Amino acid sequence: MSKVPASGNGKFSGGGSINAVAARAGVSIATVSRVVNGIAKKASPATVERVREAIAALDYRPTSAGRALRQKTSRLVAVLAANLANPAMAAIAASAEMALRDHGLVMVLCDTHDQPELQDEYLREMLAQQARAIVMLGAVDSPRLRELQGSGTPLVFVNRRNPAGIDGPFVGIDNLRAGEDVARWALGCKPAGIALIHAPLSSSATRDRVTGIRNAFAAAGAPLETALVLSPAGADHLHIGFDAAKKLLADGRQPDLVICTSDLIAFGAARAWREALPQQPPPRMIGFDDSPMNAWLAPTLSSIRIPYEAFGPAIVSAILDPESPSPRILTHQLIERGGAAD
Amino acid sequence: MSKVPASGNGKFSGGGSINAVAARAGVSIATVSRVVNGIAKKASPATVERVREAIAALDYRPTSAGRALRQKTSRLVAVLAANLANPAMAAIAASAEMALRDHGLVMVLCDTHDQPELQDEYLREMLAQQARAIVMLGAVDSPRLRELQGSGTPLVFVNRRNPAGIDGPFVGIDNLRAGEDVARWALGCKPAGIALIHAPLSSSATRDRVTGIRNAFAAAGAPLETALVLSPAGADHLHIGFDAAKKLLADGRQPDLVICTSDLIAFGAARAWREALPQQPPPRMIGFDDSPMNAWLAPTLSSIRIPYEAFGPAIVSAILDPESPSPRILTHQLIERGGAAD
DNA sequence: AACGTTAGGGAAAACGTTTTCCCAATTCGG
DNA sequence: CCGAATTGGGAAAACGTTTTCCCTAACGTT
Repeated sequence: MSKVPASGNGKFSGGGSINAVAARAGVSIATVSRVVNGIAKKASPATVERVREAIAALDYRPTSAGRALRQKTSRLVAVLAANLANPAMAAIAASAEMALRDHGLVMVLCDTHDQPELQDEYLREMLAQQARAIVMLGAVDSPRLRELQGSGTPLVFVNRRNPAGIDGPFVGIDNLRAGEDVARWALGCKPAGIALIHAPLSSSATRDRVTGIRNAFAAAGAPLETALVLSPAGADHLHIGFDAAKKLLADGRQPDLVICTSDLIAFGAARAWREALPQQPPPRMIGFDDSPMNAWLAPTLSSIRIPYEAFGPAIVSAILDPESPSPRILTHQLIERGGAAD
Repeated sequence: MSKVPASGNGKFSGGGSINAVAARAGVSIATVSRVVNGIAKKASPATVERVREAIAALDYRPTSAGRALRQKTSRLVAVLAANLANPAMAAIAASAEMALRDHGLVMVLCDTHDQPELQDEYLREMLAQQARAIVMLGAVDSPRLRELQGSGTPLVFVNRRNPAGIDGPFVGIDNLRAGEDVARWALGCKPAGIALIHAPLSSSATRDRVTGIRNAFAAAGAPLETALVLSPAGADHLHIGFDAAKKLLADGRQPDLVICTSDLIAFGAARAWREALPQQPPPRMIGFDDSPMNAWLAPTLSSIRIPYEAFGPAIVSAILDPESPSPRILTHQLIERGGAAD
């Protein structure tokens, strides 16, 4: 049964450790490869067993460069995040990582800092790496992103839809509905004055949230003050919130409820309030994302919770079988916190 | 001058896009490779120019699989972080990423969740990827980590020293001194009662911090209550702090100053206090790390600031020239916040 | 004029896989 | 019992680089 392959060719274990495995199992490297890749119907159970044993004994794992070269695609999946300092993004990334790992894929996480040039640089590099797919966790418009459409590489947009016109697969919550939910909740609080602080409308997430909020206010015939300070481009949401709130206060407006289109904006606004009026309780606030830290650090901030844990599987499904009908629009939940307490 | 190479061999631009570049520039692929890699003294200025032009025109970038295969090492640098949800770790990772990029390296960020098995799994994968180096951003002891010593792959420990005995290059602050600084500051506050909440001593960072604190208290002849609740292994620092503070309160102890060995612990403790005694102001607190969010979200928490931005360059230097005397022990700074205010 | 040196650059091997093609042996259908 | 189909598995090509080895031409030195 165990017909040892030629192997008399002199150098049987040359270089590639797959050779060592093949030699030990008494088979050809082709067979080892097939066993590793689970190509059924090409090896008898006995052979598979011998190869498995050899693999285990030699602690063999195929070198990725070899496979990538041959298959013209690697097991790397690039995740380009707009801002890793945002705990919500970090949470999504963590979820994606686990889900990818479960499918034998490796996440490469990059921080584009919301800058088109940096994003392009990473896109380039990831193409050179023959990434299996690219996940844009908060994309910004950039030349290379547009080129990427149509190239074979699967492209998934998370949180923000494709900033270039053509839209690809999207994973995220229904921001329009979330906006409406927030607005309804705010109106339900019967506040004396409501202000809205939002980020630049360049991202679809912010745009949809704002639209949802406006729609609901319009439907209720309620007034809504908007504060948008044009912070320097690429500014942090923390600073956007801070600057906007400062302006609000400088204008003498004192809403008792503030809607922010992201938690980070709310944090910034809260700080502005704290610094301007240390003794007075800050207005009630609500944000979006409900980053995992909120429960610990922001006990008075209500928020729209996005289901982090669900992002990973959704992203993987979007990559692996783009046609699958599995849900990519995840359901959010309004988390109400800290009535008027401390 | 422009002696076109053979090229009459039929298929001049077969496959590798380097072939296309070579064809366009009228040189061999060897020359293209040399130009790309900046091998001086091997191509005339004119040739270099032609090749450059071709590269630009064709938007060529060498496929990493090819290089990795040939060179037996990739441009990937693995960063294995213990917990990405910790904004301080995320900040260090971001800093590392930028520094690596500046040197043509690509960061692969993984979250080990402080679990030895997961850490080993990633180590394995990264070896298969022929990572240029491995950065342990909070390592935990694991079998494969030990094996890795001595394998050629450079290994750098950040924040926590090598949990296995043999210690390799380390980047981080002087935790012993930081602990002493914190203790001295605490004593300087002249509080009525001081409590210490710390994480399990399995990490060198925590160990050193606690030792520093104890040393300083002993030197001052001051008493120090310690609260360590054995939270489930692998528990989040948030929960460790929460549980410990709960226990402290349950025991009827009410220190007016609490030292925590990490900010996350402090967040957890603060929550416990808030929930137990909503009307009463919480004790003064000090932590370690001063995650970037603190300035926004924890205006009353003093902390030891670690210089995130400095980590990236230090890590890169540790990888690229291990012998260089550039500083790997970075200087921390005590940030005092929110006297007894709000 | 002869000779060593150097600069410029090409041909080809090597890297570790996967996959196509092929072949031998066995099983199956009649 | 013969031909057809199937199963198990090997040989070798291909993937895109880098790098070694080699060669030629030009140059400088006596």
